[in-house]
Amino acid sequence: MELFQDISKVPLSKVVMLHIKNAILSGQLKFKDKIPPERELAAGFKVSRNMVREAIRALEMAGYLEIRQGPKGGAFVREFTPDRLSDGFLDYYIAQKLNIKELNDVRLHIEPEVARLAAEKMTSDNSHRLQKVVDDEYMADPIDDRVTNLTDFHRVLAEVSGNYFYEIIINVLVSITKEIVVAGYRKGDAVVHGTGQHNEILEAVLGRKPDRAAEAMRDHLTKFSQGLIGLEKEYRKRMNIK
Amino acid sequence: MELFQDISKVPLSKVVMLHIKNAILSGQLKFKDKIPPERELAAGFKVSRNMVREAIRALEMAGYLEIRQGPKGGAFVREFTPDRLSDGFLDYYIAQKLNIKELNDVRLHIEPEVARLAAEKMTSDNSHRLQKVVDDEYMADPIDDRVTNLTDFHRVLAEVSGNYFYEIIINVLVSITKEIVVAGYRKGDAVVHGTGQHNEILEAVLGRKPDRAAEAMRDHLTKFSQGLIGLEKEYRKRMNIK
DNA sequence: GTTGGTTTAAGGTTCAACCAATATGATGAT
DNA sequence: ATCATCATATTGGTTGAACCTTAAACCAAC
Repeated sequence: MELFQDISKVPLSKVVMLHIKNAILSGQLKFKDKIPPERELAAGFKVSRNMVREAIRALEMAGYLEIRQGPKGGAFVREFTPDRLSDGFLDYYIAQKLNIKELNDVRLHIEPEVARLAAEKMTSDNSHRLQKVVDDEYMADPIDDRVTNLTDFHRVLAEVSGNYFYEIIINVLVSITKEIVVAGYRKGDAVVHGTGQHNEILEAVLGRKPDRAAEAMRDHLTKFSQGLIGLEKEYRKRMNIK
Repeated sequence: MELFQDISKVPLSKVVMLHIKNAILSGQLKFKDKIPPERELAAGFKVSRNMVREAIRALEMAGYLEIRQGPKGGAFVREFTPDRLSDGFLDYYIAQKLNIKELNDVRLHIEPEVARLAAEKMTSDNSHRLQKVVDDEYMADPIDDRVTNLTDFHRVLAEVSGNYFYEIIINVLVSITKEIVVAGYRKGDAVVHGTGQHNEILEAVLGRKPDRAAEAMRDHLTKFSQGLIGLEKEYRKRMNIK
């Protein structure tokens, strides 16, 4: 008989989680808003504090909430930022479901388009930001910050392109690249690419030359993609050893 | 003094979570493997069962684990599939950080390239699968299954392209599209696009004609992207009402 | 040999207590 | 008056123990 079927048991913590997440996605709870204290939520939902905590923890680990202790503490809604989805992809990379060749191919197809869009949409407002990022390339010393500075150019470019999806994708690609570069670095090594290599792209974008911007980006990527493949080998080796 | 600083309190449940996740990503735990029972883990890590549960719950909600109750039950490692990252993106869409215009633009840039790659890599092995997907378009009736069938073509094409990153991205794009189409559907409506619209692409891909495949995909997308913009308006309207 | 109970190994949920961090206001010394 | 210090209240962090629920496996009765 088909009747009386599939009373799927959804765990209470998941129900609570979905309620809270829904409040966030629907805009009832906004950035920086505080959700009620755990004890209150538990009372409200008529579940134990443990269930509430499991729900909140899951949302925290997924990046939706930020938790602070003490009075005036609690769980606060985090901002939606284009980099929040990068960690999931990074996990796929670490688990060897993705390799640098694939990522390079995708970057080579997408980033010239992003550069083109950026050149089309460039405004004087944005130009200062982009210029500043390139200027800052020369600063910053710990390898970590150094690479962040270099990758910021790509991020800001995606932002200027005006397409948030591209912004997310570029963040994903760039964050994996960063992981490889930073983890593969040994003191004294030359960093993957030096300063100044974004100059041509910058010029084309600021000059509102879409085709030239795309072409310059293609050149830039082609130039240092080769080095990444070597770094990946080093990276995988170390990961396996440890 | 800088020494003795930043004992950033990492919650125990997070520590446990990272341990388990690490075991998965590093391959110590593989697909279908079972992690030890909660009580055992608690004893092993010397933490309370609650902390273990928070860790496991978070991993379950993020898609890494599947939990079954009863003897022979427990938490099992889930397969890495290209669709697991789609939910995060969908949340961004629901939260109105992404709109259909942006997604259309990205699809129009990426999918022709995917079709091109598929045409290049096509083997007789894959051809059967792709052919079958197109044949099945005519079947399936609840709107939900129907749309799934139509979107499967795009998924399989991405699979054939041989680039897992594209597979993920296509899954993301297609799953958001599906959400809009299914949620926007009213009985009697014509489905966004009928059957047979993939035929030209299929032909070009099977015939190993990369350029023609890309072109056919571009046509296809252009044709029904307009309809999606209308559906999105409907979708947002309903979401706001509720 | 099918039905229906019993056992048992998991996860699911609750409760109550206590620890830890921190904002704020009270206290008290200068 | 001012500033350091301490007490207190609020909120999350953690523990432990108990009990419920699910479902596989075995067993007994028919």
